[in-house]
Amino acid sequence: MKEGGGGGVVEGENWFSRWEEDLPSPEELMPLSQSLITPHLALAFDIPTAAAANANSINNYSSSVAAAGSSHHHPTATAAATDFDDLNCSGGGGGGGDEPARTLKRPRLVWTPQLHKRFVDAVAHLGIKNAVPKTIMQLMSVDGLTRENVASHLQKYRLYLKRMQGLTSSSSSSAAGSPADAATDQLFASAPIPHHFLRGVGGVGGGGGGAGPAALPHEPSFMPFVPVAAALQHHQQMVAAAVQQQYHQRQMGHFGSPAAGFDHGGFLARGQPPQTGMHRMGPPVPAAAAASSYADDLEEGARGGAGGRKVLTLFPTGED
DNA sequence: CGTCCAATAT
DNA sequence: AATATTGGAC
Repeated sequence: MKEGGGGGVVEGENWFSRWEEDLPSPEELMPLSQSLITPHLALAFDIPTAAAANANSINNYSSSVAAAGSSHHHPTATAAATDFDDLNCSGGGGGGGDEPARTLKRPRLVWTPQLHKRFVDAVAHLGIKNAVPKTIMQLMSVDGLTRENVASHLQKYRLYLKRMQGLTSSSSSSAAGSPADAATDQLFASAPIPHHFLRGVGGVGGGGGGAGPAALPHEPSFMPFVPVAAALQHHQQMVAAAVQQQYHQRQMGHFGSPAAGFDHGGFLARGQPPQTGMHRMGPPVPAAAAASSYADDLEEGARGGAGGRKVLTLFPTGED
């Protein structure tokens, strides 16, 4: 295997078929300033690490929770974590008493353009009325993705849509009042906005609805119902999820994929070069998600070195 | 109860 | 700024 080392340039249509070859050695992944400590250690608690080292360790999350609607997370108080087997990597010796750090928090999910694309497709195909976190999550079929993750992203996405509504005409969709907005919206800009997304988000009415501002007076019949679920289960199982580790934080981990052909979660780390694009990484996109037939992704470069952000990306199975 | 949503915190 | 977490409403 050849490893360019610096590269990070992923190319080829089906780069994922050889993603593991691209995996840099662990040492390569770690920028010089970071020290490694045992996974458990780092994960178990917040390590003060006053000493200087930001301990970064990688752990595996098995996500059994995500899709299973029946699963319950503990709503109560502090720990909402879905703990799971830690990656007890040491095959030889260790055995024993490892403690699965309970009360562990998941690493921050990073919404990659691909993930977002999946998100948008799901919403689009669901129709606004059914596009609620739980449903979206299920349709996305991304392993390890939680309802909370989706909810949070959805909230932001709605804000984005509203912002867009305010802007009529004038330049292309990228028109932004302030530079800040432009920067902010890059992620969202990477995905086409399905026609009827404008105005009309918010009150869903069914099932929970909370204090929605105002529901739609009437409900336009757009898309019937697409049994997308079935299709999704079939095909698309490769969406990239990413985990970000704040240099500041001491918790870390990565989503694992328990099923499918890969038994080891793969991860690819490093900031993304501005232009190094991965091309066409999206799955074949079967009929199910075919709504948007645009060329997709565009990667955004990491900005400023201020926060040396390491991004781990890996590929969940997508089991539901 | 479970979920949604908006607000708030990190 | 981008996510996570919390709290109130159904």
